[in-house]
Amino acid sequence: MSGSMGTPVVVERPTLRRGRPRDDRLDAVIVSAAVAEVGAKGWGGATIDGIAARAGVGRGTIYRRWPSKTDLFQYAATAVMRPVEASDSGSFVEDLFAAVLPIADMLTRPELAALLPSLLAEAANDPSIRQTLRTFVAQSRQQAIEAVERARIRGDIVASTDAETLVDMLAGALVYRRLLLGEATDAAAVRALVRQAVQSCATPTSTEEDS
Amino acid sequence: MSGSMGTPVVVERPTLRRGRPRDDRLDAVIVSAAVAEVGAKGWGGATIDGIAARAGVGRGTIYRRWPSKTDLFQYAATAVMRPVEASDSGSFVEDLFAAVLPIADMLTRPELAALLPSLLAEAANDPSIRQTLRTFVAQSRQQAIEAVERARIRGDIVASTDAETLVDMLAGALVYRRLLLGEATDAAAVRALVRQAVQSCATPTSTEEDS
Amino acid sequence: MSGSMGTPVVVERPTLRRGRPRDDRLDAVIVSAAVAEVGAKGWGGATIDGIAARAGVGRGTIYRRWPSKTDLFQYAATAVMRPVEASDSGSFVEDLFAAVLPIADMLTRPELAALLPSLLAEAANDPSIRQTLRTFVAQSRQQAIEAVERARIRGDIVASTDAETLVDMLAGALVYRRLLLGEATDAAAVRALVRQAVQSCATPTSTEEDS
Amino acid sequence: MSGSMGTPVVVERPTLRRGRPRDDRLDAVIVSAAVAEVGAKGWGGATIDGIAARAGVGRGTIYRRWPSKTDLFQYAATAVMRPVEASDSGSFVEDLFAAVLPIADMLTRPELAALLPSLLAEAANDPSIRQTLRTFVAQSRQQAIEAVERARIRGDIVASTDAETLVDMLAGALVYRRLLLGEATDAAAVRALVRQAVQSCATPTSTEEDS
DNA sequence: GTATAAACGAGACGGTACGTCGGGTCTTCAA
DNA sequence: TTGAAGACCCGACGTACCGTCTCGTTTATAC
Repeated sequence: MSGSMGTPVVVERPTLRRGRPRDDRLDAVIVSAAVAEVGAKGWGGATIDGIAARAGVGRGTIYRRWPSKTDLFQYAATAVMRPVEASDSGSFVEDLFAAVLPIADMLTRPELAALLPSLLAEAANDPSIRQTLRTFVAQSRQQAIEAVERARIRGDIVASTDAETLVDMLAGALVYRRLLLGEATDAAAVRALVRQAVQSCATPTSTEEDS
Repeated sequence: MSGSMGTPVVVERPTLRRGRPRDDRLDAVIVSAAVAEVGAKGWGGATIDGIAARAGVGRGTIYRRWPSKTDLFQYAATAVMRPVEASDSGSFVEDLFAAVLPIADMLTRPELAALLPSLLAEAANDPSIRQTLRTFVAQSRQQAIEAVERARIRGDIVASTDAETLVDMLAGALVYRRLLLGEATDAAAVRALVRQAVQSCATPTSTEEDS
Repeated sequence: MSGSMGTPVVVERPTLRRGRPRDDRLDAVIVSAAVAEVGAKGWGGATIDGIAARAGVGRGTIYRRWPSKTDLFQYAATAVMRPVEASDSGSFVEDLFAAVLPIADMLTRPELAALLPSLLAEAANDPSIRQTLRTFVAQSRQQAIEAVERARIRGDIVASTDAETLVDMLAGALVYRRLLLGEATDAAAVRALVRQAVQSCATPTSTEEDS
Repeated sequence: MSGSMGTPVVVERPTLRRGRPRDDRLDAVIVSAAVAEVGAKGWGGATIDGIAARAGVGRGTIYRRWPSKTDLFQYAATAVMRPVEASDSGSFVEDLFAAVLPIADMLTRPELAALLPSLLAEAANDPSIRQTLRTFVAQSRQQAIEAVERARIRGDIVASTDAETLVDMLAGALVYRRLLLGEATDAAAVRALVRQAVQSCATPTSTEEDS
């Protein structure tokens, strides 16, 4: 049911190869076909046959790479999720913005936007997918939380601020708009969101200094 | 693929009834069996046979009411979503709390928590389910937004506050925790969340008055 | 699975009746609808709903009279099978003709021609239907056999004649033509058949006397 | 509803084969499982699942070969019907015996004896099955008719003999005993039957020569 | 008359088989 | 050995039918 996340190809193979070599370009072709198929029909509606046809590939070629539909799904989701990189510019608002913007970007990119609902649904019942998702989310969330913590240490925000709550509100607003309202949030809107959020923890003197 | 949401029974029937009347109690029995089955196995893993067995009912009895698995799902989801009632206590924090708490409650109740991920996944590809979901979300959201607007009119919060953003952050934090982090938010945590959120729009004099 | 053959209505009812009396005309209506339905679609293809619709009757009205589809079938078959009456004219050929002609008639009448194949098929697996069929066939066959035996006693035919074989050939030819060749045999052809058959047992002097 | 009778596999396939070839041994396994199932429960009582289980095969493997239960039935019936080979020994009685015995054999073999009633019932409503059956019967019948005609040309039998009638009586007796009386006719009984039948057309001189 | 009780048309109900389709495995040929 | 094709086993889907069970309505007889 699972697969080792992060490894490009799930099934390990020996370096010494005999016979026809595997065509590595097919990996990407299959994954993007899978993403397209799932985007069009949902993971439930998507079929391996459909993905294979879309990729111009035989069913066996898919199963040779991923043991099951779920594994392919999991791998495809992993492929489109890229971890948020740490940003430490010294400016609280900028750091927070830098941590949150990639989330908004991912939610806007059509591949992940197409996969995310199915990914969440599968995660609810598949521990492996859940683990993958949780790990990724925790990493991204941690970047933002640390930015908040640094700001608190610097005294840029009030000490009573709960970093986790602040981050959950920011990331949550993006997810909520995407999943529940069906709306994307562009960079400008993200900036507005961050600005309003930081007011909840701004020190009296800091409220006017940043734009 | 769909059916008219909100109607108790999807298939419309004439008021003049001939023959044995449909046993309306079975509707609830089937829906709760469906919710239980989906909770246990996910919507993908749930089977009509399993639901029928759980409900002590024949498969035909289910298909007589809902033309397909998807329709039953849609109806079951609707059945567990209860609209948020307006609250106008005069206290901004209380009104906001009253508007947000039901969302947290729903996300905590096991039935909806089990259905929601699948519901979102289906909504992504089924316009009818999407419409149903959007309508419900918009209603709940509107209650909270209006509470914020009333507060602004009363001068309880700064005029520059964007009500939608505030509400999205609150609701979003709950959804984010539930779906992405897998955490429930209890009443106390909701209160803490609201308290921190209102600081982002508090007037200078209001920051100390409530604890 | 069975029912008491020969009784017009299978389920016995007390003479003292209260409530609305059963409408006896419906028996015939239903049976003829059943015959029509079976003729059109075969017993396997026929449905109780179809018969009920054809008869302008509710399904319960049928099941009140016959406990199952098989019982209705069995009853309908019985209704169209009328026993061959004995004939003892003193002429061997005439008696044989009188015994065989009704068989040809039945095989020609559309009702039985429609039911017979299904009847045989059901008889193969339903002991009750088999019993009904065998009894009727044995009775008809016995009439012909006795005509042959009387002729032997009178010395009209050679003593070595096997009556059963002779009768089986006659009746068999009719059945074979009907079931296997799809041909009906009219009265003239029956007469020709009998004439050829009696030659197999004719005494040397008897061959020319009958026309 | 039909398929081309006589072809081993109903669905035609191209000579250029790609992919895993169909396992031709399964055809026979399935057919014999079907015959066994039908023999045990009748065609109406037999189920595809039962046949599949008996054959140790998936349902799809059956449907890949025959589009419907009826088609499998038709094919199975064809498979057990083997045409009668011509016999021209010079002896009228022997030729006739040789032509009729295979019919008795088929009616005795349990496979066909089990299938025949259902086959006749289906033939009544399915033109394709009817055609198949009629063709086979006509072939067998023709062998016997030609034997009679040869005898007439040789002068072994009286010129007035109607070959068709004679054959219908012989074959009919066998069918009648099997279907209506439920009795098998063994080789000795067939010989007795033929002997009695030929007396109906024997020339005066020939009556004593054969025993 | 009026009450009783069964028959009737209609259709819901629990089952079960049908025929379809998809998942995941295995087996052929060609590259 | 890879890859395309497709057969294979399994099992769920949605349909249709069987035989049973209510409903509301009609229609006889009993009181």
